[in-house]
Amino acid sequence: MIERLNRMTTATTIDTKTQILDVAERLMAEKGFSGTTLRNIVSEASVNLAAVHYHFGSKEELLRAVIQRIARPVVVRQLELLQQLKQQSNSPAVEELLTALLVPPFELIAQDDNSRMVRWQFMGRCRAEPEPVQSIARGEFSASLEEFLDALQRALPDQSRSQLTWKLDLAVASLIRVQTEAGKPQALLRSSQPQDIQYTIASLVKFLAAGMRA
Amino acid sequence: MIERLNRMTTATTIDTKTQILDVAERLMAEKGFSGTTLRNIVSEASVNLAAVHYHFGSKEELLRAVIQRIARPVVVRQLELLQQLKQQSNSPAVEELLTALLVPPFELIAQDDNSRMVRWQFMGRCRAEPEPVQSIARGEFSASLEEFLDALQRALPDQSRSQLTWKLDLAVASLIRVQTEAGKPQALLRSSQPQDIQYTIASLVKFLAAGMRA
DNA sequence: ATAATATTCAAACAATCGTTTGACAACATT
DNA sequence: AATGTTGTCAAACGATTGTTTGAATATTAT
Repeated sequence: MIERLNRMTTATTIDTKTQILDVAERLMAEKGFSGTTLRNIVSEASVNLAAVHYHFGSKEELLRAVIQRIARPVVVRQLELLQQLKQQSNSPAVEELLTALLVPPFELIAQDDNSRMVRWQFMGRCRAEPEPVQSIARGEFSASLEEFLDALQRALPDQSRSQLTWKLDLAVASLIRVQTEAGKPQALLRSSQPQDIQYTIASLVKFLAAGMRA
Repeated sequence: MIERLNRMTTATTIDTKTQILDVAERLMAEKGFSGTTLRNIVSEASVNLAAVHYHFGSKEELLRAVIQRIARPVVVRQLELLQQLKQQSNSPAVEELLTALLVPPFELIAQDDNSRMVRWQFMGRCRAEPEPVQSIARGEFSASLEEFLDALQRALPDQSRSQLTWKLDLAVASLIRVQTEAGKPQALLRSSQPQDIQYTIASLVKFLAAGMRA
């Protein structure tokens, strides 16, 4: 089965599988899961219709693949940053924890330049979409949330576990709202330039940290 | 045209139009706009398929009717409460403003008992759905936001207009997140009982007000 | 080169979509 | 009672949906 040693045949031609993933991510970000048809995807991706079922099995499993490709590096990076904080101090401050939570999603935009805001819009949409989208997304993204909740509990021992749970949930909701609105005229984040991103993260952390302590 | 003097033929039989609106609201809350079919609606509503186009014209205009039925009383009530605050003081506090913003959506659950959480789920979904849902919902709901923004500016003169804009946007995002998660095990709002609702509003106001001032 | 595997392709599958039609029944007005 | 409006109904419209098939083509291994 060889397991794909060479992903590209040339420098410009992209894997069929990757091509499908890219287009599917963009279209589902724009028009939602049930609003995106397989024929829409294969048309813009310039691949055959049957290629979707050959590589992914079904529309739903294509969705899962798209979500996983986005979520996994984010979650890994979040846990990395959290681990770094724990090594520096056995009880990191709220601001530090929130920063470790927020930075990885925003790093997506720096590394992946051409698909810019699309990926965020997709992540935001996933949280509000009907089943099965919501369950899949929650399952892929929430791997790090439990650990952040534990760390938050140590930083804010006076607050109950259930309080911190919904506050962390609102923090993620705010993050996603900023992402989905990114680029629009009145949004907090208007460009993908590093200084804008840093300012956005700092503002968001300040806003959320105050609410967390309240 | 008579303009509907008697909405119901008996005490138990509901208007066909209302019946369609009720079922459409529930199904679109569960499965989204493009995930809900007209045949799904008319089946559960026990009305004929053609009745939808007779009463509403198209699927999209049915959606608009559903959104309007929810949004209008909420917006009216928000502006009412805001007006009351302005009469008491020429510069109401942040907490008072946020309360006036949040209370009307939560009042929906008290008056409309049988559809309970469904209406909230629908409102939350509207904000993340693809076009044309998002535009319609924004147009119907945002009528009160400009006025709240002005009042917030007076309460927090040190903050820039653009700051307050995205903070108010995050406040609404948090409200909607609480609504869509309502009833779930770890949610902030777990029941529709008055004291739970009051506690939820108070917690949310405290959380958001701190972030607003930060 | 030959065999074996991996991938692409056009075409069709049954099912379902939003919408339209025209006949029929219920109702109000004259 | 006759007329005109309003609402309901079954049936069909063409278009599109996700999925499957089997043959043709590339790619890799022997």
